Amino acid sequence: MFELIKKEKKARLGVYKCSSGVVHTPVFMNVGTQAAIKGGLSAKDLELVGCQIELSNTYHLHLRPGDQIIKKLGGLHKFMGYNGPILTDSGGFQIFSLARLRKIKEEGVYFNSHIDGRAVFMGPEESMSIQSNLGSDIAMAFDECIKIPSDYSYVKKSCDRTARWLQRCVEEHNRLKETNPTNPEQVLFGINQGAIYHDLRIEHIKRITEFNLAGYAIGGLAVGEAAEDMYETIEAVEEYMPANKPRYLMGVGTPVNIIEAVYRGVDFFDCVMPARNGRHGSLFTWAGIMNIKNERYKDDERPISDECNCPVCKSYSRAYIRHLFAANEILGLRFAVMHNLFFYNSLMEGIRAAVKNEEFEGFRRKYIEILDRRI
RNA sequence: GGGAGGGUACCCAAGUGGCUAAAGGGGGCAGACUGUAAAUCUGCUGGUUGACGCCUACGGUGGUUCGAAUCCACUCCCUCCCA
Repeated sequence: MFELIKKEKKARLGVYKCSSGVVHTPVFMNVGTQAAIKGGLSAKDLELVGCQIELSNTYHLHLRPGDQIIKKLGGLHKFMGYNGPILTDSGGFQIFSLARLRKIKEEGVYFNSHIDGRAVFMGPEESMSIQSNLGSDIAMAFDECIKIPSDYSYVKKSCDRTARWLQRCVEEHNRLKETNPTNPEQVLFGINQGAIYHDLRIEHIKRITEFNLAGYAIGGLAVGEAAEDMYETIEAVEEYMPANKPRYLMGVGTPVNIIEAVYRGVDFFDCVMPARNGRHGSLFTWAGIMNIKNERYKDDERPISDECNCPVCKSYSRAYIRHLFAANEILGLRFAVMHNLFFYNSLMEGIRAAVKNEEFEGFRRKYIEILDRRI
C-alpha cells in the first residue's frame, strides 16, 4: 500500500507498506541478486548500511539453488536471514543481459543456463510461480528488457508481447495467491517498455495501468541511451502513471540519474552500480567519485569521506582500504561495497529530507554538479 | 684445480643473424562499469615527441657482418657436479 505524503513539484515523498515492513520513498533498493550482496555482505550488513528493501532475482535463484528448495526452507526471507521487504525481479532483465543464451517466443523465453548450458524455459507463468515460491513482498511482471538502439517495429512488437505477458502474469499471480503461496501478501508490479519511442511508451503504459496493479515500473532504460534521452522518456511516461501508486525506475543508476529521476516523479530505484563499482574500487562520496586504488591514496590517513558516517569511514583510512585492494583481500571489497551502499541509502535519506522541507530544488541544483564528478 | 649450465626490461621468463624497443606471466599505473554470467574487463608500462622519428638498451669490453640479444675473442659474476 502506497501513501503519498508530500510533493515538491513532481518530486514525491511517500510511504510504502508491505507485510515485511515500511519503506520510505524515494528509496534505493539494495541489490542481492543471488540472495547475497556481492562483495561479502549479509542481511545483517544490510541493516548496517541503512537498507530499507532488498532486491533478488528470479532467474538466478531458480537456477541455483532452485525456488522449490527455497520454498521448502520457508521462503527467501528466512533463507537469507533478512526479514525486511524484498522485491524480486522477474527474469526479464536476463532476456537483455543473457541475449546470446536465449530465444524469445510468444509463450516465453528459452534460455540456455549461463551456468551449465541446460535448457531452461521461463514464461510469465513460470516467473510468477518462482516468485510465489520465493515469497518476496513485491513480484515483478515478466517483461522483455529491450536493448537500445532497437528498430521501432521490433520495439512495438516486443511491447505488445510484454503487454500480453502481463495479462498472463496477472492471471497466474491471482491463481497462485489462492493456492499455496509462500507469501500470501505478495503484490505484483507491472513494467513499462518502449525504448525511447515516446508514443510506444505511452501506448504501453496506458495499456498496463488498466490492470490496476500495486505499482508500476519503467524498465528498459539505462541500457545504452544518452542520459538526456532517459530523462525525456521518464517525463513522457510519468504523466500516465497513477499518482497513488509507487513508480519504480528499474536499474538506475548514478547518484545524478537518481536525483534527476526523483525530480521527474520516480519513487523506487535499484542499481548494481554501488556494489559493482565498489568492488572495482570506485567509491561514491558527497564530493564525487574516487578510485581508492589510485596511488595518491597510498599513505592517506583520512577516511574515504569526512562527511560519511558509515562503519567503514568511522574506523578505517583510505591507505588501509587501498592496501586491501592491492593485496587482493576480500575485506577491501566488503568495505567498498558497505561504504557505497551506505552512501546510496544516505543519498535517498537526503533526498527525502529535502522534499519534506521543500528544499529539493536546491538540493538537486547543488548535487547534480558534484556527485558524478571524479575526484 | 677440472667439468657443466647460466646472466634479457622493476621481477620471472621466451627469443640463437634482419619481420626485435624485444613474446608471455607477475608487479606497477590508469580507465570502464546503470532491473549482476563482473573480486571483472580494457589500455599503458626504456627516454623524448602531438606524430613521424631520434636516442639508449639483452653482464662488460673488443671484434665479425650491410645488419648482432643472437656469431667470435677476452673478461666479470651466478648455480650445480667432480677433486
